[in-house]
Amino acid sequence: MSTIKITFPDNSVREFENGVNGIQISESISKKLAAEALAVEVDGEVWDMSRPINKDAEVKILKWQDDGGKYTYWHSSAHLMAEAIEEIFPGTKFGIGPPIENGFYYDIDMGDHAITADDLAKIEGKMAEYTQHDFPYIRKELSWQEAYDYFKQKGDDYKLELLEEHKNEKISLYKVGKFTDLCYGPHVPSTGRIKFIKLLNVAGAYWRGSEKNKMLQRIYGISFPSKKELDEYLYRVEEAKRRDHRKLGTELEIFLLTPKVGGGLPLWLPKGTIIRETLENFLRQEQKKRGYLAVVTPHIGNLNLYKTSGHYPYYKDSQFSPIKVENEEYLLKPMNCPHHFQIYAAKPHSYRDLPIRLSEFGTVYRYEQSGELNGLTRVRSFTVDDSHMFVRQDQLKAEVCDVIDLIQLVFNTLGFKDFTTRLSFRDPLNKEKYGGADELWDRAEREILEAAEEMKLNYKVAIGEAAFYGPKIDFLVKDVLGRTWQLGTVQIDYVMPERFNLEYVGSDGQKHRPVVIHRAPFGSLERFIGVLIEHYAGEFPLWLSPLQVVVMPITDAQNEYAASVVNKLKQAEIRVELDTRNEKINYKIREHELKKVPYMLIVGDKEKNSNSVSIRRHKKGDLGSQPLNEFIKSVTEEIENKKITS
RNA sequence: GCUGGCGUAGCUCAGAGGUAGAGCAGCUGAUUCGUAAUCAGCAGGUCGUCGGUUCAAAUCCGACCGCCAGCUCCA
Repeated sequence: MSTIKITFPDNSVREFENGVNGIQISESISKKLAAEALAVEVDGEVWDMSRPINKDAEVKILKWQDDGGKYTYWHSSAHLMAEAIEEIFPGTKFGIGPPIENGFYYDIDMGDHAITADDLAKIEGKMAEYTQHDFPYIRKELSWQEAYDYFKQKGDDYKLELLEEHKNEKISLYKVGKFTDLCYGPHVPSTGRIKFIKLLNVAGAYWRGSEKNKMLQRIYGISFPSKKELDEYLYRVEEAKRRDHRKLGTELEIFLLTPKVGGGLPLWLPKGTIIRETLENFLRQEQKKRGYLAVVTPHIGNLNLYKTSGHYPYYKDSQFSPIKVENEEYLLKPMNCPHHFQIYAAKPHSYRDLPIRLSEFGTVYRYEQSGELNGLTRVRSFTVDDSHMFVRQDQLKAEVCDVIDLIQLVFNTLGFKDFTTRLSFRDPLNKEKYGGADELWDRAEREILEAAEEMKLNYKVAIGEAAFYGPKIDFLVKDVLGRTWQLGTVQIDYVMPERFNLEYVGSDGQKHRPVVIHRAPFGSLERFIGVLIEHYAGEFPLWLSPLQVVVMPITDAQNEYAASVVNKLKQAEIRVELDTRNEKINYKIREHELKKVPYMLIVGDKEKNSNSVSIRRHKKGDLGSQPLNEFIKSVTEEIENKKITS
């Protein structure tokens, strides 16, 4: 028997008999490892523990802690679920059942039967039963024809369709208990590895993700090796629900969505408007420092503008229908750029004037499918903190760096420490998709990369993700649900200046084409604030909080003093309310704690007689008494510094 | 847009063929109180909308509207 060399992650090398498998390797290392091992990575590919290795290879034993281990675990869980479904609902046709970022799903076709919560409980119960039996996952390799015959007699049409794409290949099947599935693998050694299972929900999903195909039922689930991990996961799901901006936004009276106005058309309530305006003013100030010029443009524009830009009719389906006025057609503006281009084009520009940075909090309107609307994060009317900067090619990199710096400032100020960026470049194999000259693109992509390096961005490059008019940088933030939101964006544009015939006169006296940078640090105020609400769980930092201080007298003997405190706070431009309701102090405290008011000032006779206030900080409790002037000073400082905590 | 689930008072929910109920919020009164709910009374609803079945519908059936989950989409 020949031997093979196995290299481990620590670069140690050991010899094993040819045909050794992951189980034997892990057993040779330690019993504990063998018990925890879920799969084995062989030369970068994840394999079953039982699959023989026939050549020298780099091997890593995968446990739950490894992504490949989790992936395998959830993949096997999906199969276990399919087995349970087949047992309970014979005749079910199976689509695909892959692992996902958090758990797994299986797409199934049960004809007319719609899965109910009871069904889920039954399936979950059956799965738990199977884990007790500790069925092994057995891999079989068949010829294409054998596999085809098997699924043909079983009537699994979807599997047959999948097989069509793998003609002339060896087909691998996995058998667990009585259920046999078409599958690349890999799987964990046996069902006993899967300990704690929770089936989460059912939703429709098109077969192979195409609207043209039949809709199948998709069952989502998750599984863990320990109860603790399952409980933690379920807790996180609950926490995400608690932070949901749609719930908090309504409770805290930030915004209102009502069918009487229309889906995806949020109304900003007084408290939400304070947050919005505070954010806007913050950005306006920063932009003034950086030489931006504010402009204001109307909410509609002549349809021809969007024909010139090339967006219409290409994006016709995601715009509101045109409005006919006299002999012209107008569009609710889906973006601000064409308006801004007209401002630039209205007079000649010298190379000395560039860059010109036009900025506007511009509200745009896009038609989103009704099923896509979601709170503030997906709406039909939203306000972009837009700017279009017209620059010379030689100014591009410095300008991009300045924009990145601004976006970083915005994110850091708001406490988004963990954001990543995506540099979207064109696909060099598919150049005809993009406008603009080759050398401009090459240069722009190089300069974006240099700018990203210079600004120390945590970035990854996405080839083929560029807009048709130029490469871009997107800023991505993860919310508590683990969803990634694209907030800020910087886009380089060579196409629009051409289409709108934008120019400047260079030092050579000739006309030149400027480059346009589109950028928005918040992206949209709606989405940004939606994410902020969840990020802070509604507990905004003081500078953003709609209500900063509530003053509450213990009895009405202090009403007059309390009113004078409120007055002084108002003069210091602190957002304050007076609560003289005839209620016990505990009642008032509870109420304002629930409304997440940052500071509560309690004034009784002691405070009245010493011109002081007793301070209670939201979630922190009683901070003791302080002279009023000192309180005003420290609060003002907290607001001015935009402090994130306390 | 598609599939499924859900729509009862401002909010959270109970009622599952016999004619609508609780807690909180609101209003009125009493209480004047020191760091997360004082007590009492009052008021509040064509049970999402429209149609059908029935002696009788919040309850059963159908259509529509809205919300939620996911799919598809997102310049």
